[in-house]
Amino acid sequence: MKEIEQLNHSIIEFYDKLSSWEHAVVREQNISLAQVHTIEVLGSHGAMRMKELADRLGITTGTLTVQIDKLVNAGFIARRPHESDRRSILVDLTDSGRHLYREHDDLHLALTQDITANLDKDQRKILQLCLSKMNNEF
Amino acid sequence: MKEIEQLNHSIIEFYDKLSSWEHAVVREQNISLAQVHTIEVLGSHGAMRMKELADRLGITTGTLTVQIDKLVNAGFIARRPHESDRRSILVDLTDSGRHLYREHDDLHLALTQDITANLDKDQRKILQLCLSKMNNEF
DNA sequence: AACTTTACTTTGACAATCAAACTATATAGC
DNA sequence: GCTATATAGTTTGATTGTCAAAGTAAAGTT
Repeated sequence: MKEIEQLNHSIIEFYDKLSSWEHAVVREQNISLAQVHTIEVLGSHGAMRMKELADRLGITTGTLTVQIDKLVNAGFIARRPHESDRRSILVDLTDSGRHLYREHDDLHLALTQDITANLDKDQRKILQLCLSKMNNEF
Repeated sequence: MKEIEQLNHSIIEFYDKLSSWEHAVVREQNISLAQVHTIEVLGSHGAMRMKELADRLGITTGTLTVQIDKLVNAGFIARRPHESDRRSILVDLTDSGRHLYREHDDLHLALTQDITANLDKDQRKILQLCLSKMNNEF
C-alpha cells in the first residue's frame, strides 16, 4: 500500500476512535453530543455570533437557534447583543457552562495523555508540529 | 501552556476540522453523515454483525436496525445469516455500496494529500508512527 | 430612498437516537 | 437434559437534531 493511503486510513481510524470515545463519554454525562460540542467550541474560542458558531459546528442557524434555546434554558449559555451590529447576537458560556467545559476538557486531556504515553519526547514534538501544520491547511 | 495541553487542543481542533469537512462533503452528496459513516466502517473492516457495527458506530442496535433498513432499501447494504450463530446477522456492502465507499474514500485521500502537503518525508513517517501507536491505545 | 444582502428566528417535515419491551437463539449451572 | 441467564436483533414510542423555506429586522449598496 502506498504510504499516503496508509496515512489516510490511520487518520480515518483515529477520527473514528475519537468519535466513539466522545459518544461514550457524553452518554455517561447528562448532555447530548451536539450540546457538548457547542460548549466545546465556545469554551475554546470564546463568545461568538450565531452565524459563526453554526458554521463551525457545520449546522444551519435554524438548528442552532433551538440548540442554544435549550442550553440557555439549562443555564450553560447566555445570549447578549452584539456591540456594533444590531442584527447579531453573541452567545457565550455562563460560569456553569465554563465549568462544564473544563470538566469535559479534562477528560480530553486524560485521553490525550493515555494515547500519547508510548511516544517519546521527539515524537510528541513532531506530532504537535504535524497537527499544527495540518490544522492550518484545512 | 504545558506541551500536553497544547497537543490535546491540537487533537481536538484536528477532530473538529475533520468533522466539519465530513459534514460539508456529505451535504453535497445525497446521503446522511450517519449513513456514510456506516458505509465507511463496513468498507474498511468488511462484513460484521449488527452488534459489532453498532459498537463501532457508538449507537444502539435499535438505531442501527432502522439505519440498515434504509441502506438495504437504497441498495448499498445486504443482510445475510451468520454461519454459526443463528441469532446473528451479517451486514455487508453490495457492489453499489462498495462503489460509494471507494468514492468517499478517494475524497478522504485527496484531503489527506492536501493537509500533509507541507510535511517532509521524515515528518510524515513519524506522523504515521504516532497515529498507529495512538490508535492502538484506544 | 429603494433594493439587496446578512443575521437570526420560527415553522413544518423528516431523520436519528435511545430506552424499554419483545422474540429467538445460545450458554451456563445444576 | 432442564432451567436460568445472557446475547443478538427488531419493534415501538418519545425525544432530539436536522434542514429548507418563510418571516423579521438590521446593515450595506446603488
